[in-house]
Amino acid sequence: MTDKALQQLKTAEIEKISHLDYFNIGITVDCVILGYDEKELKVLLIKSDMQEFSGLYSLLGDFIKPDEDLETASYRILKERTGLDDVYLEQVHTFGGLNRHPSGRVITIAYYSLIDIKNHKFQLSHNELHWHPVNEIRKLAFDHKLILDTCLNRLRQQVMEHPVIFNLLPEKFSLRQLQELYEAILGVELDRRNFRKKIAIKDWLLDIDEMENDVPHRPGKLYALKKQYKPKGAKALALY
Amino acid sequence: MTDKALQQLKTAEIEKISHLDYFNIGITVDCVILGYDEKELKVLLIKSDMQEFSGLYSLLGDFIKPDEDLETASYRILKERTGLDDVYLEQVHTFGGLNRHPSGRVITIAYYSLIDIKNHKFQLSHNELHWHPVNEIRKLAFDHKLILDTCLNRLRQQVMEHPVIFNLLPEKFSLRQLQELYEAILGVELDRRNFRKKIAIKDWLLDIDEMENDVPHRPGKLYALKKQYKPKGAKALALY
DNA sequence: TAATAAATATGTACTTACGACACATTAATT
DNA sequence: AATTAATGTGTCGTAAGTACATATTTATTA
Repeated sequence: MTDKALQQLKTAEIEKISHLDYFNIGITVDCVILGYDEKELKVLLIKSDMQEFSGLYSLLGDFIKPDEDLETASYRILKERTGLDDVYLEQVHTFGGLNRHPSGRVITIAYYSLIDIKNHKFQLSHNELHWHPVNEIRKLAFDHKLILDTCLNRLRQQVMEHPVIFNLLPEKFSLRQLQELYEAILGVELDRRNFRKKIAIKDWLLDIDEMENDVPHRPGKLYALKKQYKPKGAKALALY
Repeated sequence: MTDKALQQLKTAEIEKISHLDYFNIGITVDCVILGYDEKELKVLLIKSDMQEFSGLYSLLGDFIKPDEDLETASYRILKERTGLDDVYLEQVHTFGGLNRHPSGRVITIAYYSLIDIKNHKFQLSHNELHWHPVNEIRKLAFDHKLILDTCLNRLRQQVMEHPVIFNLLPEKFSLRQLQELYEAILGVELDRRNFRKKIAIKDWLLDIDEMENDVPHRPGKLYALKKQYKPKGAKALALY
């Protein structure tokens, strides 16, 4: 076989692909996995393995497989990295800039997830995987800082309307903990007394039953999210 | 060259692509182009040219080109189909189900756009392109009904917080027209008097200056959106 | 153990927003 | 000129948002 024949064949193959509008575009899913610990909102990052971004961290992502849809891919990533599969996950935005990725055109669909760091059921998959306080992040690999910020903005919207925030807390928590979490996410200080009232109004938020008073982190009653609002799984949000 | 050699070469070519995680996945952009006319919210649809969906309509979409980003692609579609390029356009959601498209895997990023049908600057590009009242749409090609509904839900959210709705109206309009538009989008009836107050509170909405009373469709003053809130172009939303 | 400090639980008053509804005014119709 | 239909404006009760005060409980410390 001559070089020319080889070239022709290659060209034909590529043309066939091009003709079908199948371009060489990679599709990835990036997950902004958020947790809450020590009064700080944190995001799970991995050391970038690309030379161009040595020293920088990046979000957890992967190319989607030909036989999995977007949700499946994002759940797979979450499962692979944290061991968790029963958590809140929501698509936020798709980033398709031309030069996002140094080795070629890659379009990424961004999801975010909220998990309780203290939950001992999950295990990080990788030594290079660490929690970073979102407020201290200045730069990330690729356009991941933009993706992170976009997801944080979406979270700030959601938090006012839906009980997604409880995914970040253990099952039982004090009002103080909840308020501090809101303050961390929204970046504002809230009045204790008014916060209590506002949260009470959103009756979907709290179960203010008396509970056994076992080992509270701080003085005060403990609370829990009402069962009917349990925000577990991907479909949780759609219900409200 | 034997068939076997040919097959090997093809396999090698495909493997090379696979190895780079460049799968045969098509990327499209679908635009939900909404207009408002005769007290109805309408969407621009085209007769599907696929046999599988003969008789059905579909949204306006196209494969993205290798050298254009997502926004560029959606603006190109809008420009090609309507002649307009100075309009509101927002990404809503990305649909990546496995069997959305009969001829292969296609992931689509959905955008929506709001345009004033009465604006005489735009021209439909195609005979098979028509406005359809959204309330009368029962079925569309592909998963386009789902995409349409998703965009409508997003619009209903946006409408309460941002002055995007004014893209659907001519520059001058009466309060009655505006109220009818809200009613059409939200699917509810509103009280005239309360609507006036609610709209007045959102001072970003209206310019309640006295204007020349030239040929109003109905009795009553005419209004316009304040200039600083003029929702022209893609970046309009981000400002608020 | 009792006093003190710190955090929590609850309450009051004022302002603003919302929803139901009444009445007056203007423009088109007859 | 009278009628009709639409618009412009106002009131009131209820609910929610905000600022701020006081009492109770828990933890600390003398």
